Amino acid sequence: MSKKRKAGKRGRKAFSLPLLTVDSVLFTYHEKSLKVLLVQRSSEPETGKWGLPGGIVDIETDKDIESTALRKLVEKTSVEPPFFDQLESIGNQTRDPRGWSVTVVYTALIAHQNCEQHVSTVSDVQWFEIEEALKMKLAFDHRNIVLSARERMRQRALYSILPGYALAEKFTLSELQHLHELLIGKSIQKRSFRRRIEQAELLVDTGEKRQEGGRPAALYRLKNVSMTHRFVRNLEAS
Amino acid sequence: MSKKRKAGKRGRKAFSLPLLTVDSVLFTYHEKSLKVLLVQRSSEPETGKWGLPGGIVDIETDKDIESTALRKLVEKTSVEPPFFDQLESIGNQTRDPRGWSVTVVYTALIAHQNCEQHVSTVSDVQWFEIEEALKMKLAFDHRNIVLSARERMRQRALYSILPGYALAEKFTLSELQHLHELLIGKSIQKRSFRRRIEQAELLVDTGEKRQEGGRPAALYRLKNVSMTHRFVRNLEAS
DNA sequence: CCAATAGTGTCTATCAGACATTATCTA
DNA sequence: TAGATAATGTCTGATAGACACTATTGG
Repeated sequence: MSKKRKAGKRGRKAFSLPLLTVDSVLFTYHEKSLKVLLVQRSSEPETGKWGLPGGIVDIETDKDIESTALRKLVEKTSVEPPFFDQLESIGNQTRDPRGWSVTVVYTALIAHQNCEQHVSTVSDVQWFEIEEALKMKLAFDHRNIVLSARERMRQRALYSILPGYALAEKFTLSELQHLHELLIGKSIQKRSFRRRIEQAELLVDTGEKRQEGGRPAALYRLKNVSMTHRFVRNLEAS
Repeated sequence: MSKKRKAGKRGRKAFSLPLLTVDSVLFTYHEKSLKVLLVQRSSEPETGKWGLPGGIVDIETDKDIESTALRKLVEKTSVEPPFFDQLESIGNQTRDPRGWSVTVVYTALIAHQNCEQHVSTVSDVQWFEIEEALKMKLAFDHRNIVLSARERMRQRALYSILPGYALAEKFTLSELQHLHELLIGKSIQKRSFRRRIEQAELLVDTGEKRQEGGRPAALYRLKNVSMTHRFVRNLEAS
């Protein structure tokens, strides 16, 4: 049971510790497609490959792992995402060529326009359409991480309107529905989608309209409850 | 961006690394109550306090963090739980007096009888009724972790029969329902509970009966699909 | 007028809640 | 017989699916 750890005040030396990193899967919706933010690695290992924004926890300056992940994300986009939460942690001997390493992964959502100004000015940070990203040879096990994050978002699209945080502050119901359809992977009945949102009172009608080829669409804003609301009954998965 | 990390082959020295531990919240159902396994700490820090079974990742022998958590759990109970999955990770400067530390937390379920033989022989490992455990002064931030794990199980009780893994191999529907009621915190309509389980074909009727004061109850066994099945419609939360 | 997009009316099917009723055991 | 626990019958209400319909814009 207590075989090794004798260590006093700072027993770090008794054990060889794994490398600890954080990674974030930041999604957005833009031009009718779901995109994920990737960063081209400039340092060892896996130099040159595209991977998730993240990095090593700095215990001198970071107060917790969430701060680390946010800090790394802000370095790449210059803004804090309105939605950000922990997905999973992956730790093993083989995922990093440097040896045993653990990464704590976060999922985040942001409006495309809210970080495009910064992203578009640098060449090593870029949005990729999700299917395209999954076809790439990503660094480390980042492809699997993106898959997990998408699956989590897919589930959420079935029982919440959390994906709305990937849209601009004001958005149309058609935009929100299409994003859900992308995540779920099938079309949704317009009536069902709108009915449940209206009944749960999750959105605020801004009164404004936006036109795009047909009848102008009402613009809505997320209420704060949208972050936590779960419908009792899900949309059908398949 | 890439300010520090210069490190070569084994760049561990460039950064001061946080302590990495795992902890498990193991639940069971026994004598009509929900119990959690706690361990009395025999080593520094927090010696003497009760806390979650867990420990430091040993990168020499563990192939991944899940193995570490399972290994630690088996050390305390001598058996592997039939359900085991990751809950969350917590990492900050203040949770451990030794300094910056990260713990990867798992939730597990096991039948009480399947580990009672070992648990009852040692004095530093013990089942506590959950409410009682939450009133205790647990080590580190373990009380908060138990709260998170319970909340996760509560959600699962609403949309699955996963809690069934905390029961013996053969169990009655009344037992399963009562466990769900403990998790959800309110009573469930018997008809609703049974109907949905029957329709989804999640259980196997063993043909055996068990009697306890009234009409004998049929004994069921979990099908493997019970691990992953999610009802489209949840039970009502409140 | 037509094309395109937004939004509504309304019927049906499913399934959880509620609660009464029947079934099977012991004492 | 009564008491206890298990199991079922059946009605109601809520809500998602399906799909036709109306509404509002531009050309």
